[in-house]
Amino acid sequence: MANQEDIFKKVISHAKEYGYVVQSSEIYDGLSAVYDYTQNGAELKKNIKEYWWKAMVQMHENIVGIDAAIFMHPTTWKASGHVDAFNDPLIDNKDSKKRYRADVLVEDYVAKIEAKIDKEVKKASKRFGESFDKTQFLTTNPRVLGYQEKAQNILKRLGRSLEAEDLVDVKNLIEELQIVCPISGSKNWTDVKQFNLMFGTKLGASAENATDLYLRPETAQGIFVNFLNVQKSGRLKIPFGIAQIGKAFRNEIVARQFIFRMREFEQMEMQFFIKPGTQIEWYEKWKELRMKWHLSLGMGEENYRFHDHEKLAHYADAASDIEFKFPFGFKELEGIHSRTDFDLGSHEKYSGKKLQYFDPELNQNYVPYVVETSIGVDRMFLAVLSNSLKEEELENGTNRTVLKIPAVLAPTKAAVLPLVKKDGLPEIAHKIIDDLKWDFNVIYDEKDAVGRRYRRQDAAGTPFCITVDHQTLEDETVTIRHRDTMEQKRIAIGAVNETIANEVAMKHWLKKTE
RNA sequence: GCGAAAAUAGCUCAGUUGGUAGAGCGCCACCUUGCCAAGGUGGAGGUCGCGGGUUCGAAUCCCGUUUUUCGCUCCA
Repeated sequence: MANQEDIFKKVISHAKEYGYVVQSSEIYDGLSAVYDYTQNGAELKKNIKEYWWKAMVQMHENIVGIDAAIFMHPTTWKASGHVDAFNDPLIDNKDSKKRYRADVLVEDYVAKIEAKIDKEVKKASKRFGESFDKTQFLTTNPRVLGYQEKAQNILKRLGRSLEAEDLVDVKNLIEELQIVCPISGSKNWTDVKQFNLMFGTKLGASAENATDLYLRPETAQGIFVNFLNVQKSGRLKIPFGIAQIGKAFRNEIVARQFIFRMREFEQMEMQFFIKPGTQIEWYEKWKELRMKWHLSLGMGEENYRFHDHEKLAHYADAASDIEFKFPFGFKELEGIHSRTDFDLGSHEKYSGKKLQYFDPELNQNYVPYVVETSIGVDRMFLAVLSNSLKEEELENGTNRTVLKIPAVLAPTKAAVLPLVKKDGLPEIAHKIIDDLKWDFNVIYDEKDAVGRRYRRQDAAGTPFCITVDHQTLEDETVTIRHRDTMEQKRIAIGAVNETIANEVAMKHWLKKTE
């Protein structure tokens, strides 16, 4: 475990040293759980997004992409369930240091009362045998009636207090009921605190006319509210998908582990609209397709696994994560969720607008079901970066640090190096760059011995080094060196562009996803 | 949010009982070499995370604070 911790630390410092990721506002001591992508990181991130977009939008006739605003109408978040689900009243037990949802504690207490009722029913049923009338027992037995009344009163009061955001009363309720911590058994509670996981802001410059808004906590709703716009204008027929890449914001209580859990993050999502009843079929299909996409990058099959959810979110009837083996263990990288008609149905209710599809085959209208694939760009970035960083011991006993980023995603595709900075070699190198720069990010380097320059490019993740030497002057050939194998081949200058393209073009990688 | 550990140059770190900072690598210039790092000379770069306090004197001791990592917790 200590070893894994070390690896993670190395990834973080390598990311900083080689221009990938730094802490945001570092000169002001940084901002907790906010990071900036620097020159190489910005390129890698852009390439990841492009690789996803091409695989999802460009490769699928029936999937289109949109770019919705981060600001959305406040009612959106009532319809989506975020206003309720993202506002948790939390309470800590001071002895066990455990944190609980205050409403859940009370509900658990009520569940215990209900268990007592069940016990009474069982006892009575045993005693009376066949003549036992359960309904009558429940409505007449004084002990049971007492339990029922107590349970109802508690729930009523809890509901009222939560509605009125009277957190003091929630605490009072917990104290009056003498609820104890399941771990420590103590009643030593903190006050109930409200946590809102959504960032609030205001729309409108003048204070009195401003509207309260949230920064979106997920990008999916931008797709749902535009469902009809896109379907109609694109003349799309079910099944079809709408994809989107964009930022989302969550005020996490604990945001940690570098860029794994940030307060500002980016998602790549696709909502696939289908006929009700076909969701399991599509859910399985998308699980398979999305896994293929991951595996196409060649980062090791053993580093991925599915994790099926047993406890489902309020909108889902099936959910699974693709987990990746990060330096701190297997963690969620992507989610595939069968969201049913929850979202569209809920937006229908709140907006009063019909969000239905006329199916010509069935000759009827319905609210489509949805299967969602949702991947965190930043998590994907971390997966690529942490999986790529390798320390290798070479045959000659020296070590090299190499960032084996899949070539298709690498920020810089090639470095062009004159063997020496004289005899006209730099000029030839610059000419080669002038040709390559139209197609790839390439850089020039003439400082230090060429072996050292190779190592520098290895550490930065550049998959190819093109070296111009004295033979180039005679026959217009150069050497091309591969980052991962360190092997070199001599090729004609005219063949450089195509040689690199064969290895880095999205086309060649995306074929593996078919 | 609780608990633990940490913060000194771009990176990794050292800094002995408190006496106003060093190394390696990296970076820049020049010379030399030239196909898998670590040749020579010269140079830049740090008010030791930040703010207080104790002291003649604080990187070092005390308090607070910020940030990071780990555990718990939370997680659509």
